[in-house]
Amino acid sequence: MGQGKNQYQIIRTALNEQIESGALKPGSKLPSERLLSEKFGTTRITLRESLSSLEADGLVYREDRRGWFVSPERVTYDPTVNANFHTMVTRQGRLPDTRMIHADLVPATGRVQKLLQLPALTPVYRLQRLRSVDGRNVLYVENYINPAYFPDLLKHDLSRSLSDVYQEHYERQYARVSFRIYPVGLNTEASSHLKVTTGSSGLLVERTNYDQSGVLIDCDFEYWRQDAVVISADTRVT
Amino acid sequence: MGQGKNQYQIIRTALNEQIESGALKPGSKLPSERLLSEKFGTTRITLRESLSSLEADGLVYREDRRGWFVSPERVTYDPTVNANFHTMVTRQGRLPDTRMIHADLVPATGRVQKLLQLPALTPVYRLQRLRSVDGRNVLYVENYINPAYFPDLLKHDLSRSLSDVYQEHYERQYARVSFRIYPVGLNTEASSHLKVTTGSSGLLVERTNYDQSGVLIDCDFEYWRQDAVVISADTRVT
DNA sequence: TGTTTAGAATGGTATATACCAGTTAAGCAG
DNA sequence: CTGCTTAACTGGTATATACCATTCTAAACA
Repeated sequence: MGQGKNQYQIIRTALNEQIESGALKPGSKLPSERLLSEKFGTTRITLRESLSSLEADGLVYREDRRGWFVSPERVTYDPTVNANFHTMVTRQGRLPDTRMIHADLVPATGRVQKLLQLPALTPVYRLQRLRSVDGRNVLYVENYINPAYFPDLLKHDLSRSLSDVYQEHYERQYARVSFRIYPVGLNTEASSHLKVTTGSSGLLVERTNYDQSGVLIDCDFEYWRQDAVVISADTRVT
Repeated sequence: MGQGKNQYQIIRTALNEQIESGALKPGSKLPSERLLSEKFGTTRITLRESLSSLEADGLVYREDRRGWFVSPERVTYDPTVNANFHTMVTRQGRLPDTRMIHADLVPATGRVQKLLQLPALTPVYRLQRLRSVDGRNVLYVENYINPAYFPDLLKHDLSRSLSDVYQEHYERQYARVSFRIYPVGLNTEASSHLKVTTGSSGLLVERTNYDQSGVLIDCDFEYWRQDAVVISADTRVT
């Protein structure tokens, strides 16, 4: 346990202590790589080893070409407790926001078609949205929705929670959810929206959602910043 | 999407195609870094960028100082379906194994004390076990068990599932589970047992378990190889 | 005062090289 | 054939350097 003897681990430990002592506050920017490597008497490459190690632990994160920052506290995400992002984040004393990137109707293919159990090329609504906590983008979501159950969905305000729109205009609500969690490298799409380097690790939460009658109504792909979330659930064992 | 223009991404794509085409089979060893970097006309550092990227996606993995290997298919792990590793893995047509590393009685401290809601320094059983699938170590687990409910626990065979021992000798079974999933860098302990480089990313599943009477009986910390598992659950929304 | 723009700074990517530490296979002694 | 030692090989870590792409800053301008 603790400080290994390798140089990059020593530096890692030093930075770690700076963070835990509060000398570096959550959200604040670290000094530049060049300055840090000079201070620690090493090269940028080794310094970046240390930072990558801290990144893997979710203690720091980076924004593409902008620099390294101290990670804020993780948001707790419970996929089994009413699928409402805004309520969940607000309850934790944080400030949520959702930004609609794109909404359209596309033919179901590949994974979407399989998850929604539709004939090939059936048109489905696709929502691409970006969600932030305290001003930091943490989650890129793609929703795929069976239009049979939600005619004219795109006419409504989709910057809020989908579940609210479902309940208010269609009298449907999430009642059962099936989800799978993959540790992955973020793809180009997710990376660019989250402003992280392509391929940096993240968490993919793939969900399929059923309404109160057991009807499969939609699925979504949630690409989380790796350091932004802890998945939590409390369930009966079956 | 797809092949970016950077060299390491081009190499990444090339290796990826080799894997998907089946030219490199799951579990097989890749050529050495030096040989690969020569074949792709680049340096080891850049080649390692490509490999790390594939590693982040769980397509390849490495064993410390032994080399790079093609990742086998992920095991699906459902924390809500009867906590039995052997049954779960066997059902997926894979071969499970559990190896006991150490078992003892230690004072509850820190996170363990908090999770088990015990007075400080209360003695608890600690089990350290290593679990493999098809001969590959994928999971390092530490169990912490309240001895009040399981007197003389260490006298039984603990290379099998705990839940079996619980049921057979103590008439208790898992009935409710609370779990949290953190993407983390693996600590020294877990890394060494899983034979991965210290700090390489993994998944920490922290569980607290309750029996049929709602009594909090144990907690555990499961350190998974990042590429070895997909967490899956199906639950009612509450 | 607000906008444009050129230059500085920063992180991203890449080459070349070297030595260390653990693994593995070959060779040797018994 | 078995057990031990040794040497080659592999990945892990580290230094030094360079150029590119984007972001940021501050000066020049409207």
